[in-house]
Amino acid sequence: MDNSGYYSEHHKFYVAVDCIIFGFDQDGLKLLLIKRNFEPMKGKWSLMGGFLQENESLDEAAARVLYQLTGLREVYLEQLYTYGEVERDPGERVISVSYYALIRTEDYNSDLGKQHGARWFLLDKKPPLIFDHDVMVDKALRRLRRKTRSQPIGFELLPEKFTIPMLQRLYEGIHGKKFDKRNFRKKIFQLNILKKLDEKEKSGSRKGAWLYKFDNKKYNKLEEAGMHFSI
Amino acid sequence: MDNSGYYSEHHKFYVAVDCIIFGFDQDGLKLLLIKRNFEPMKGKWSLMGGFLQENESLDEAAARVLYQLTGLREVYLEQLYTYGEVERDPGERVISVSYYALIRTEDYNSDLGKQHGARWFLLDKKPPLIFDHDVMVDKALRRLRRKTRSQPIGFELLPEKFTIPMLQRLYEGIHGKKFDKRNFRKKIFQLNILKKLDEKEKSGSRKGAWLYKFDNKKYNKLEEAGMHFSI
DNA sequence: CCAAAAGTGTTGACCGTACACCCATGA
DNA sequence: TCATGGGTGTACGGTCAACACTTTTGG
Repeated sequence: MDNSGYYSEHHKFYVAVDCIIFGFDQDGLKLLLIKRNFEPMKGKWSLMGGFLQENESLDEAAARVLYQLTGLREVYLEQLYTYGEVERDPGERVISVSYYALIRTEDYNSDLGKQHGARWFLLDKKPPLIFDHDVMVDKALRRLRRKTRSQPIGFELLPEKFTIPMLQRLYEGIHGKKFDKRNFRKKIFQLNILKKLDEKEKSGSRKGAWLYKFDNKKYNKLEEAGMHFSI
Repeated sequence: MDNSGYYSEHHKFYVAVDCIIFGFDQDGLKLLLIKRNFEPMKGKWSLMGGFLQENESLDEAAARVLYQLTGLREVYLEQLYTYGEVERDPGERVISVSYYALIRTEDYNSDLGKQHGARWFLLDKKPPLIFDHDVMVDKALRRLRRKTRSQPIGFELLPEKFTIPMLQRLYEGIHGKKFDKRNFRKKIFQLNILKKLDEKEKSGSRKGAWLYKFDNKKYNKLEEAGMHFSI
C-alpha cells in the first residue's frame, strides 16, 4: 500500500523514551540517574533514555532502555506523558515519551549501571536534571502518589519478603509524610493481600518484625472487584 | 549547533495528535467524530487528528486541530496518552498523541464541522472507529470520570448559565449512572463554586429551574487549597 | 535493666448514602 | 385539576484520624 501521496506531505521527528526509575531501600525512595555522555549537556545528570527504533513500539522501547541500564525485564513500567515543546532539547527537535518504572534495588545489576555512569539518588537529594527531566520526575512522583492511593502498587519496590514497618517507610517515602502506624496496619490488613510468614526480620530492631509476602491471588480478585485503598 | 553525529544515527517518525472531543446537550454526552477523507480507511468514522508540524509543540498541534474542526480556541484540552504500536496505522508508522477536549456544543461552529464530514454521536451510540481510536475514546472517558470525581471540571461542557438539573444530567452522562438529586445538590453547594442568578430556565419544566453561573474566583481559591469532590 | 523498634484498640467527627414529600406552573 | 419536573432534610452506618501503652530482646 502506497500512501506516500498523503503522509509524505508531513515532517518526521525523532522520538525518544525517558525512564523515571524508582527504587527503595533502607535510606528511602530513590531515583536512578545517569551522567549524559553526549552533547548537548554532556556530563550532566539525566534520566535514562533512548531513541525509538523502527521495529519497536513505545512500550518496547521503554522496556529496552530499562533493560540496558538495569538488566531487568518484567518490571512495573507505565507510560506517563509526552513532551513535545519545540525547544525542549536544544540539540535537535525530539519528542519524548516518559515512562516510570518501579524496581527492587536488590535485583538491580550495578555493573550495567556503572557503564552508564548511573547512581541512585534519594528523591530529596536529587541534582538538577537536563532539559525538562525535572518536570518529568515531578509528574512521575505525583502519578505514583495517586496510584498508590487507589491501588496497592508500590510492592514492586520491596523485596519479596518484607515487614510492615518497611512497607510503611516506603509509603511514607512516596507521600513525603508520616502515617500513624496503628492506622496504617489496620488499612493494610483490611485489604487482605498479605501472607504472613513464619520468619522474622531481626536486623532492624531487637524485637524483630514479622515478614510478609504479597499475595497475588487475593490481590487480583480484589482488583477485579474494584477496590479503593486510601492512605 | 550540529549534533548530527549523535542524533542522526536514529530514525524519525510521523507524529500526529488525535482529539477526543466531548460535548453535551439535552440528549446527553456526545463525541464529535469525522468521516476520514483519505486512505487507508477512507470514509470510516474517526477522531479528528492531524500531523505535528515542525514549528509547533504537541499542545499547539492539538489546539490547531481542534480549531480547524470547531472554530474554538481556549477550550479545555488535556493530553491523554501516546500510542506507538508499530502497526497501529496500516498506512504508515505514525506515533499518535491523544488529547481530549471539552466544548460547549452551542459555541461549536457547525459549518467547519460539515466541511470535515463531522457529526455528534451520543457516547453509547458511537460507531466503531478506525485504528485504535476506540481505545483512545475509552481511555478519555475513564480520565474524564476520574477527573470529574476529584475536580469540578465538566463545567466546560455546559453553557455559561445552567441549572442544577442540567449539571446533574451532565454528571450522570459522564458516569453512566443516576445520582440522588438531594445528595447531588448537597455536594455541589458544599463546594460553594456556583453563583445563583435571578433567572429561571423554564423550557425544561412547568415550575422552572434556577439558573447558576460557575464562580471562577471561588473555584480557583478552592483548587489551591486542594479540594476533593467525590460524586 | 534499658534503649529501641514492634505491635496493639477505642473513640469521636465527618462523610456518603438512602429515602419521601411538597412546590410551582402550563396546559 | 393534574401531570411534570424542581426543590428540600434527616438518620444511619462506615471510614478516617487521633491517640498511649505493652512487648521483645540485644547489648
